[in-house]
Amino acid sequence: MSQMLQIHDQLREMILSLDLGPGERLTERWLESRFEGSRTPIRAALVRLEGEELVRRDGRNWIVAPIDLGELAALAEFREPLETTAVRLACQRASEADLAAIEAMLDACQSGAPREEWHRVGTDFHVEIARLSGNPFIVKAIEGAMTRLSRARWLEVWTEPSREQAWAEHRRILGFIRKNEPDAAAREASEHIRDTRDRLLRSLTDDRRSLRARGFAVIGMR
Amino acid sequence: MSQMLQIHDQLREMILSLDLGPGERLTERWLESRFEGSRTPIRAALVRLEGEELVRRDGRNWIVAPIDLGELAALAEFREPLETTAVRLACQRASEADLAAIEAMLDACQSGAPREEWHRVGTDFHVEIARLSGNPFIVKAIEGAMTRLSRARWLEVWTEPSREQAWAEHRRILGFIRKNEPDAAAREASEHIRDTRDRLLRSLTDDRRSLRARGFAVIGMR
DNA sequence: CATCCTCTCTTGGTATCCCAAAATGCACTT
DNA sequence: AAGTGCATTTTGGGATACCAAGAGAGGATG
Repeated sequence: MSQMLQIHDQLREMILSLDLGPGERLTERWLESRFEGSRTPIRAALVRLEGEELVRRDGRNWIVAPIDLGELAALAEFREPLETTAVRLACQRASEADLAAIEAMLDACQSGAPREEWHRVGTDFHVEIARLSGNPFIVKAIEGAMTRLSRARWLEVWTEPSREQAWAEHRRILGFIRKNEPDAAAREASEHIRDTRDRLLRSLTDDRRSLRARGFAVIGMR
Repeated sequence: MSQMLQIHDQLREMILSLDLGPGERLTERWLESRFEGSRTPIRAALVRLEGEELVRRDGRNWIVAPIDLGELAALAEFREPLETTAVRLACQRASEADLAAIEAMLDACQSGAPREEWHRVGTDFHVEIARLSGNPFIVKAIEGAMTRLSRARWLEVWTEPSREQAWAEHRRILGFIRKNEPDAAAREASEHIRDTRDRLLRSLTDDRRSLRARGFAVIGMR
C-alpha cells in the first residue's frame, strides 16, 4: 500500500481515538518525523483528511477538527430520515443471512468486553443496517455521520443502564426488520436516534468543563 | 487564493461542464502544462477532487470519474427522505424573505435563458431549499447529490414540456412551504424527485449509445 | 519597566529531482 | 503476418530544495 494511505489511516486512527486532541495543531514537520516520511505523502494525507473533515485549516496551519457539540442535534435530525428509510429498505432487501451476521455482531459484545469493542460495535451496527438498504449513498452518509459522532461517543460517560438500553434498542430494530414490520422498525429507529442524542447531550454538556481542561477544543452548545 | 484551490476549481468546472469527458485519463504532466503550475499543487487538487469523487484512480492513473447511470435510481432513493425532511423543516424555519429569494431565482429563469442558466437554477433550487432546513448536513448531502447528478443532466435531452413540468413542480413545492403545509410540500417533493428520475433515465438510456460514441465512459444500467 | 522595532527561525507553498514500475514500441523470431 | 521479448520512454510516488510570510525572541528606546 502506498505510504500516503498508511499515513492517512494511522493519522485518522489517532484522531478518532483522541490520541490527538481536538483542536490540536499539526505541523507538517512534526508529522514528517512522527511518520518517518517526507512532506509529500503527508500533505496528501492531510488534504484527504480535510475532505473527511477530520482535519481543518486554521489560517495557514493544520489543526485536528474541534468537536462541535452543536452538531449533535443536527446530526440526529440528519440521521433520522436516512436510517428510517434504511430499515424500511432493509425489510424488503435483506436476506436472513445478512440479519444473522448483524445479530452475531451484537452477541459478540458481552458485558465483559473492552470499551473499544462496545464503541466499535455501536457504530458498526448502524452502518451495517444502512448497508442492508442496498443504497451506497445512504451507507456513505451514515458512515460519515457515525464518524462525526465517534469522538463525542468516546467522551460520553457510559452508565450500565444506558448502555443496556441502547443495546436493547438495537435488538428491537433488528427484530422488527426480521419480522418484516417496516413501520415498527422505522419507529424504533427514530426513537433510538433521539434517545441516543439525548443521552449524549446530557452527558457531554455536564462534562464540558472537564473536557476543556484536558485541552480539547469543544465548541458549540453555549 | 492558493494556486492549489485555483487549479481545483478550474479542473472541477472542466469536469462538471464535460470539457473533460467522463473516463478520460488525466496525466499529472499534462495538467502541469495545462495549468502552468508544478505537480505539487496539481496533485493536491487531484486528491481533493478524488474526495469529491469527481476524479478517481484507475490503477496508478488518474481518470475523470465515469458517469454511472446505475447511480441515478439510488440517488433518487437517497434524496427523497432528505428533501422531504428538508421541506418539512423549511415550513417551520424559513422566513418570508428566504422564500421570496428562491422565488426570484425561479423567476429569473425565463424561457429565453441560456441552457447553462436552466441547468444551474435547476440544481440551486434544491440546494437552497435544503438550506432553509437549517441543517448543514442535509445541505451538504443534497449538494453532493446534485453534483453527482449534474453531468447526467447536461446529457439529458430537454424537451420544452418536460422542462415546464419540472419548473411547475418547483413552484408547487415552494408554494406549499409558503402556505405552511408540510405534508403537501413533502408529497410534492417526493413526486418531483421521482418524476425527475424517470425523465432522466428515459432520456439517457435511449441516448447511451451516442454518448459512448462521443468517447464518454457511461456505465451501468445494462 | 513597558513598548516598539527588528532580526531570526519556523512554517506552509511551490518547484524540482530521483527512482521504480509500468507502458510503449521496435526488432527479431517463427 | 502474428507473436514475443527486450530496450526505451513515460508515469506517478516520494524526497528535497527554495522561498515568502508570519510568529516570536531579544534588544534598543522611551
